Amino acid sequence: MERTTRQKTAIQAAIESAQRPLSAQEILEQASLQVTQLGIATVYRNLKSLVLEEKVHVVTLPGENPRYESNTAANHHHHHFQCTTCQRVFDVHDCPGDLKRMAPQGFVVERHELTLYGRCADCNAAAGAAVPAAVTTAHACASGHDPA
Amino acid sequence: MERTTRQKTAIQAAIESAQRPLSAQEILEQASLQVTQLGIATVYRNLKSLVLEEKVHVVTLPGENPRYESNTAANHHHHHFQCTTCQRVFDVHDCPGDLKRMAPQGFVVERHELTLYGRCADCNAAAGAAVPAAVTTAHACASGHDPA
DNA sequence: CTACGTGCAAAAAGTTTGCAATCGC
DNA sequence: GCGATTGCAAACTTTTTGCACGTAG
Repeated sequence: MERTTRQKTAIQAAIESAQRPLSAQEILEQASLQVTQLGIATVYRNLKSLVLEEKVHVVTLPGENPRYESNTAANHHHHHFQCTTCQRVFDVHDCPGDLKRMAPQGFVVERHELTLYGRCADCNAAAGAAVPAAVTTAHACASGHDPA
Repeated sequence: MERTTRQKTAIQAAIESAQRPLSAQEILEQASLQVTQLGIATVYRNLKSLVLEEKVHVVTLPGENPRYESNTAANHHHHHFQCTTCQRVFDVHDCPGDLKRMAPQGFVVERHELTLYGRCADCNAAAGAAVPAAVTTAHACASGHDPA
């Protein structure tokens, strides 16, 4: 029932060799290098399988199309950072932890997803050092949500 | 340039009177009660304006279509909790704060979004027993419970 | 050989846009 | 009246599905 096909192999390889979460289109482009004539439908069908098999994890950022990343390569719990300038997504291998107390009475927290937004190192440098160091250590919630 | 139209008024009213984030379709249905012949395109156009004017906030949960909630009613920074059993979405008026240090060197965090997943009080109590039936797709956003 | 997997194209589903008619100011 | 706004329909984007053919086991 679970067959090994050139397509599935190429798709899985594309995801695993990527250093970042890839969109379905990006996976198609990458895997097409191995398997010409590869169709987008096949990519979606295999992505669905891989997610069910828990070999691949879906990264769904607000307002963005789903991205897919290897579950084996990034096995541990992590979050994401999206640069508001270049739109790239980075893994953040840190976690605030201890979020269970945030839930209202009677609610049980099983897991959580966190996305940070801001300026990545590259865009930050490119923009000229306009950001004072003090901001880096300021309280996260003090300024609330300020769209970039 | 900012005209007051029956359509915009109805759309804004629909969002503000809702107790939970509404989808574009739900807003159309609700506002259509006031303005017959209201088109979905008008809903989207006005939603875009309202978001730009910061009167409305977009709630984008992974794998879900965008929902819109009044910014005046929930003006302060908050997060969301989605029940993995009944799929309902609740506001969480708490925040872990202090997330700036999570970012890698050189990265600057401007804002963040957090979604908790788990069992809501209702489903938790009903664990093992039957789950409320009507809520499979309806996403209520509770307002009556106190944050931790 | 058998039936799962693939490729193509068409269909869904959600959102945006072009354009003529409408309506607020 | 002028021009922003609307409604409709068509375009667009992303994902899914139908179907005949290919191919792994």
